[in-house]
Amino acid sequence: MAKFSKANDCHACPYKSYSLSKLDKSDVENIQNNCLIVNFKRGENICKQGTEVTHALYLAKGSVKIYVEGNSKNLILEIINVSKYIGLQSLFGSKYYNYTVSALEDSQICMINSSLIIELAQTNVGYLYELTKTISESTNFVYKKIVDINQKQLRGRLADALLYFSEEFFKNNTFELKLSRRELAEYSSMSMENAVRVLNEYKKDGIIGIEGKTFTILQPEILRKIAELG
Amino acid sequence: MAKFSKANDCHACPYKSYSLSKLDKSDVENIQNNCLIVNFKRGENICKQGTEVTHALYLAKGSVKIYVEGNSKNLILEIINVSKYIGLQSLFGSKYYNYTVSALEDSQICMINSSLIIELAQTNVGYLYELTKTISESTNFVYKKIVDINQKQLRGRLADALLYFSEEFFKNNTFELKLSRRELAEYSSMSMENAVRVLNEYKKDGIIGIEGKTFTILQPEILRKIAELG
DNA sequence: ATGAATCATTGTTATAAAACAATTTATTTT
DNA sequence: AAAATAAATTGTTTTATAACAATGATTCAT
Repeated sequence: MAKFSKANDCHACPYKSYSLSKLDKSDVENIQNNCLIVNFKRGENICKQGTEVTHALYLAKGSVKIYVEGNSKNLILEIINVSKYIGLQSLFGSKYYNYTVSALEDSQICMINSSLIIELAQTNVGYLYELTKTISESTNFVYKKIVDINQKQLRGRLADALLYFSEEFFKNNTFELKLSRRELAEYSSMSMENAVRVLNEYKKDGIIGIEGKTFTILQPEILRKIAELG
Repeated sequence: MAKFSKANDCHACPYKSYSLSKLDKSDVENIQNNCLIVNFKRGENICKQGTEVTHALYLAKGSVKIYVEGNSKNLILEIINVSKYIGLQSLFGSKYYNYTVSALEDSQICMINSSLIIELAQTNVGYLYELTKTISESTNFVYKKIVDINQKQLRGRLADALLYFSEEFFKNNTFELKLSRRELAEYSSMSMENAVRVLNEYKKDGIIGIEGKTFTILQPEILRKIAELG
């Protein structure tokens, strides 16, 4: 299992959440004293669909995938990078996780007792407001996702994914994706074989460049057209 | 366009939101004075995907559908009944609606300036906490939805929908659905023809009874098995 | 270092579900 | 009440995409 340690100085942490600035010094110390920093290797589960929600999860280092497990196939809903809470809606809306989170690379998670976060949220409106904004954004993200995978077919979905990574996630035409082909397929809701096929189609057509896990968007306008038309 | 009137006594309203109990009397009066009650007929749009979020929407009477519009087909995400806020995540997470809401029957919506609700949320932690719970529940609902429509096929999806209506929404074996066949199809993410086909299949097999828009779940265990197996 | 295991790739086949078509039944509208 | 429009139904065809299969390339563990 993963190595863990106690938090020592949240205030000085370069990866700390902006929401902490809305709390009193003593509240931050309270979080610090009730925070466990846990290290996860690529592939390890951080929380598991169906289990009880006991901690707030804050991603301090690395990146993770949030996915829902079906009978046979998974669907990756969101990739998350450093300095973000993961799945806050589970703290306020339900007793059990309805998704699994696992590490895409070696990652560090701050685990804080959920009861403490709820208590702080119920007494610090500025703090809760920040958390609520995060939850709302994540809800909006899933709404977009549900449209993409429902209304578009293969090529459009994959184009959507590539554009999202380049324009919103990495904000760069060239990016090194932490996902395997199977994971990229699970992100775009298709079989791994078809993900590979369409990727190589785009490569052959000079729309993207592929070098292992490094992708380059060569013709974003064409990709955008494909994404629009579905 | 829809008829509208001013709110006159939110405090005495039998359909009022529980969250109002977390506000001071003066704040409730403030809402009341800034609240427009608008009547919508079946089919009328209450808010439209792509437009700016200017009001909080509270469903005081009737029922509505929340759906996302694609190029050719729509997907209904959620059906909402009286005494609930609609799409709160849009107040805190984004400037534009990423879904459309329209009335399933003649309905009454309280429209409150979004800036007022945000102001109250930023100063009343108990109130915001209630709103946050609602947003979180709706996020969890969409998570479940995205799994259903992704992992299951026709029969499983429709079984899911029927079970949800009978067990969670109407809490009754017999219920009169406000949805047309096309809308039921859009709720279960399939073509209208296939929705009809599968419904009649279930009827022929004695799993459900259909009388126009009135459905009766005759063999919930079998339906549940179908929903589980996909 | 070497075998095991997973990943990536390409071609082929099978199938679930949409699209199309045509008819019947309800609902509006004038 | 009649005409017009939309909804529901059933059968047939087409198609997008998963599933299967077979091979080569990487990565991983011992």
